[in-house]
Amino acid sequence: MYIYDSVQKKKLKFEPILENRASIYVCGPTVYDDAHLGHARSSLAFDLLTRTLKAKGYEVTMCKNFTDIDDKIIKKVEATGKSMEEITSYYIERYLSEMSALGVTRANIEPKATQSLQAIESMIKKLIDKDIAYIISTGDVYFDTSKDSNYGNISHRVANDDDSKSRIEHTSQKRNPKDFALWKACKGDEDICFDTTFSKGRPGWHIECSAMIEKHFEGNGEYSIDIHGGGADLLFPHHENEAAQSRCATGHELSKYWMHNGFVQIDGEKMSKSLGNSFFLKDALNLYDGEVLRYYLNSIHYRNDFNFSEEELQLSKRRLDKLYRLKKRVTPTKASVANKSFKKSLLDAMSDDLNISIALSLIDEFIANTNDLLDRNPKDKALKKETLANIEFIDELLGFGGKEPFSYFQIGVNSELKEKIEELIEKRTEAKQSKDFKTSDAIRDELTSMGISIMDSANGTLWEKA
RNA sequence: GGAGCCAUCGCCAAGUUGGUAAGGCCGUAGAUUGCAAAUCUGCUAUUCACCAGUUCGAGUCUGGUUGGCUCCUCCA
Repeated sequence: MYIYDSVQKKKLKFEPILENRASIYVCGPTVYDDAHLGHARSSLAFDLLTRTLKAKGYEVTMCKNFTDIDDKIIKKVEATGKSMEEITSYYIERYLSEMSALGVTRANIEPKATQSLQAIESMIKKLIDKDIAYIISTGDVYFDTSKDSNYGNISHRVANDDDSKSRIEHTSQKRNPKDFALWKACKGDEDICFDTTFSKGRPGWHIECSAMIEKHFEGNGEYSIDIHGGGADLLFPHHENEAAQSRCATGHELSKYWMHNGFVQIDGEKMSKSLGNSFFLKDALNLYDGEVLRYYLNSIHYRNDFNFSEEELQLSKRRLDKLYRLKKRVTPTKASVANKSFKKSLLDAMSDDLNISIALSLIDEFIANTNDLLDRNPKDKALKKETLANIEFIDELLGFGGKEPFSYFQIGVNSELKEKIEELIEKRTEAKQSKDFKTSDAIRDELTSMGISIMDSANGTLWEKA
């Protein structure tokens, strides 16, 4: 298994800190709003990583957090009058159900910031005791970046970086411009805050991830976890700061490997809430099947930026359709054992830093080859059984192809419409048998206008929703 | 102002350590079909933004130019 490490900027052989195990931490969402396609992409990318590692025999522990204390959440509390708990639990539930619609495997550990306050407090205390963190008059606690000689190693930002043009806040009491808040003291009585030995307040954004990792992973004394993941925009300052805090508090490095996924773009620009060009996942799931979205969003390499377009999504669906058409051809049958060399080549592709393009091209090849063989020998039972097993392996590794094939092509068709379609097809078959092609073609046109395409096969007429 | 990423067929997109351009969509010719659809087969980049260099040999390395994106503010 090779993965691209965004700190060393090259592909590295994956050698976990504990044999045959992989510990992964991925930065999850701040739960103050609905998830957009960017969240989906990140989830999907690391889901692919998890599935690949599992298929290769690693015991994977995946941790994904929920940031449930944050300025934006507090603003939402003020704006809606709802409690923080009400807001965050609503969005957490939505997030989980939308990700599940995309076929994302649930993380083993899903910690929330509000449940990790003890770990956060003790880590901050450790840093204060070591004089690496300092308290200013307001009660805010800052991390002194000058105390960490390795600060900048993650993002490769040098210490004498020109900060004059940057938009880092220049608080007078900060020792260095790059120092960041570990703890934000509350300002008024009505603020949402938690009591600690240093001040009443709430944690900064970066510390929670570090604290959660220390809380949930043991590491090996050299690193806490194997892989730390997240969106490319988190590399700096978030991951740089996480690494610094953990390094200084624990005396060892946070993560052995760092992986970052590319963005989802709309018209060549990053999708983000501040730009107002977000495509919310709930809207996308209203228009398209989760599996189709998954296939599309995972169809290019996770590190590349992804330019989202609905036309491309439709084209992508056609590619997935082919897999399901093949599955239709081998249904019903019982799966035997997946073809060894097919399995190996798929795994090899994914083992190379999740080379999904190669994996998908192997699948296309498999589909064409199998269709060809079935054309020549439609009754090859062994082939059908193996084909189904291969498709099951694809589903296990890549997370698509697992549906019952007939229902896949009938998504969005209610039973009433279905009855009508089948009635029309029956009439058409009768007309065809009496060679009344005028009538049969008219019925086919009617079905086409309903968005239904039909295909005559040896086993009768099959239909699909376009 | 600083830091970084990217640029491959009409479109999407692979391309470890340099060795002579995967795959998909679209298009097209054919097989099959009453005609279609589905399926299969063939064809579809002497060329990898541009310029120069290193090399027997570069999409792959080096330098420069142009264009696009991202980070330095919350962000997946």
